[in-house]
Amino acid sequence: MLVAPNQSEEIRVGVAAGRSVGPAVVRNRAKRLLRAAMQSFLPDLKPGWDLLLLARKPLPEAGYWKVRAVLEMLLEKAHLLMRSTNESRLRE
RNA sequence: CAGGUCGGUCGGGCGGUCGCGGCCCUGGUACAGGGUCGAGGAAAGUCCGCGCUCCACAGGGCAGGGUGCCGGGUAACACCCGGGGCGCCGUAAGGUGCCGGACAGGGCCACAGAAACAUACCGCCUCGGAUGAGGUAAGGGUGAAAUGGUGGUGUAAGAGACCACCGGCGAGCGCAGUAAUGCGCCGGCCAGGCAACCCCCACCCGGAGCAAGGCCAAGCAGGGACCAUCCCUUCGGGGUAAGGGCGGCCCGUCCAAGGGUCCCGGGUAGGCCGCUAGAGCCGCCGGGAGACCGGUGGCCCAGAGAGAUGACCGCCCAUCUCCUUCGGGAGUGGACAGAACGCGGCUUAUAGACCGGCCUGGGUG
RNA sequence: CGGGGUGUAGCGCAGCCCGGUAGCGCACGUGCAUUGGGGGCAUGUGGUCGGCGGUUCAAAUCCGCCCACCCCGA
Repeated sequence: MLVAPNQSEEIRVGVAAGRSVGPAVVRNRAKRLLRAAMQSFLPDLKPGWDLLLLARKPLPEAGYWKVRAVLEMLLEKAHLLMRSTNESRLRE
């Protein structure tokens, strides 16, 4: 994941998968997985940042929940999550 | 029941919730809502064969390439079906490989061996004192390959020289079969191998590919070379011709107007069509040994642009791993892969499941 | 999507058309020479010929099928 400030009140997320990930169908699936995982975090993110998610080779084998967990870890490391709402969601 | 073998089918199912792409409708336009459809048996490799489009109307010859037992199927094939011969594996069902021509010609056959396609090293026999000369191919030896095997007759020694049986060979005759071929008779002992080396024979193939090709819009700047004819004329005629269509060459043929061809330079990187209703799929009936063919009823089944078909939850089926008190329990959660003119094949990848035919072994009646 | 090419020693390449011996350069080992190094000379090591089948007595070479890499085409 690459992160950069964008001087606005919006969050923008890009997804990419290079040729090393696999053939076209596998690359598409990797991108869909990242988008789907990102979807669930969108309401809890701090505004004003651009994110770029890069798929690496073993990603399509991981499955949805694993990708989600790793993504959560990355977002926390970047201090982009708004704690309170996140915790409330976990309690649910 | 167990093991094997051949052929065929499927390759997750149901329900719910979020998504993605094409088309249609509505609002209305950088969007939203509704409806509907949305990967495969290999979509793959691009190894063959067709359709389609352009190149001239697809012509002739050469070169080049392909196929190669026989008959059939097909739009066509190197594919499929049925049959034949020879070899190998298997108890069997069955599997698997090969198949025009080596008296049309050329070439090659390393090493070894006397000799590799026409011969005689050792040996055997005869003549002879010996060198040697002649006869011979049974035995030895070399090799991937050296004039068939066994027994006999015969002989100086031997040999298909002759005889019996077997093996192979024959473009000889008869019968059966559409044919490959099979069976019988007869003949004579007949000289290797490689044509996935050139070649010969028969048959087939023009070249390119949807970035084919057609239409529209936008944009730009021109320059150079060659040909476009020239020559002779006794006015009948005769001679000469660049370039391109024609993506190997030749012939033949076409282009010739104020035009053609080539080179350099400049501009564009947009849209529409082609683009999916077809050698189509499913069912039934009929023909056929089968591949397949004919008839009939129903169905419409992705089509975009650097390119969409997935995720989550619950239940079920199958897989794999572990535990087991053999009842089951826990986890895992599916193989190979994925359209971009379209078809028919071949080849390659593929966890597993199901159905049917046949063979072998065991048990029971 | 279509068309074409290459694969041989650690590296770069011959050999393949026309079948029998796999060779060249660099690199590497040893020795000579030098006070020592480089260079030189001599000598040596090293290759499933991309993989699997087939033809042949015999395959890097001929014929199929796969694999990997590279190039070209509006």
